[in-house]
Amino acid sequence: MQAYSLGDLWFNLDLSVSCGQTFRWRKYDRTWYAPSPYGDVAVWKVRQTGGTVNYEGMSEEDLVRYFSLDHNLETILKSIDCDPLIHDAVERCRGLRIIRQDPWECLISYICSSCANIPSIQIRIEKLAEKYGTRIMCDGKTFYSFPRPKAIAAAEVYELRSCNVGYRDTYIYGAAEMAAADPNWPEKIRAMPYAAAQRKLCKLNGVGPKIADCVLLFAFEKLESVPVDVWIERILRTKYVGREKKLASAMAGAYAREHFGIYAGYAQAYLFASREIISRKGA
DNA sequence: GACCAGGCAGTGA
DNA sequence: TCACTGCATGGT
Repeated sequence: MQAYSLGDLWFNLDLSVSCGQTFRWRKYDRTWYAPSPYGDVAVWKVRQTGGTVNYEGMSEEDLVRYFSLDHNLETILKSIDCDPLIHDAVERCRGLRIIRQDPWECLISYICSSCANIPSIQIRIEKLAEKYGTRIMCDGKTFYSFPRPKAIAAAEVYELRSCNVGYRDTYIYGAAEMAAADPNWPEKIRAMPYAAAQRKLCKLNGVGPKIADCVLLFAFEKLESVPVDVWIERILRTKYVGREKKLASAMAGAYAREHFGIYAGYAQAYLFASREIISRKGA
């Protein structure tokens, strides 16, 4: 494995790959494995020992890009650290970085995420990859690349059901048709400001504000994007806004951007990673 | 078996 | 704009 020295960069590999922003990493011994998220048929291996990251199957450029090692995390965390609750989350999760995912994989992953817990999401994505991806062996272990849009668009909608995706089958199929017909869709989204990009993604059937925000944050580096799921809504409502009635998604996101600033998406990631501890402290 | 989970679309008021 | 409902599935 090759070595990358972090120097004084804050980075927590374990937390970054296991906090629920991405779904395909598996840990064997002390090494994390994932099929390459950037479309090639390869397996990435990454291990962190203190200030050194060892990697294999990927380039140093991939490593820096994927794990956003070029983000100035110190500046970002100082910027969002504006109240006791987020301060605790920052202290607890320091080194968590928002990963730069592949837009297509990220879109399908979060379409699979609706009304599900993280293990269920992982099962669906693995089944889709097993059925429509390419098999890759690495260190005696079997992986499957994430299926390309054409592979899913060429399937019949009902076939997707065997991947346990349930009612999301038509949503996945529709997204695959869009991506297969317009391979440049990520560049178009990337070029848009946040609000316009969110509106554009929400035109896809099965994609609402929450899923659009996840894709914008985790694949398009729109760091002001705040995905409001049941956990974040609960935290914002009970710990910040202080009201009984459920917060509308748009209101919750706007509140978070107002409170945490331009890196509100990072604040969301740190609060989400701390969600169970925050919830245990009582409403 | 009930309840909940990184939601969304459709409907009706 | 808001409240409500149905939608598949897996974990607790």
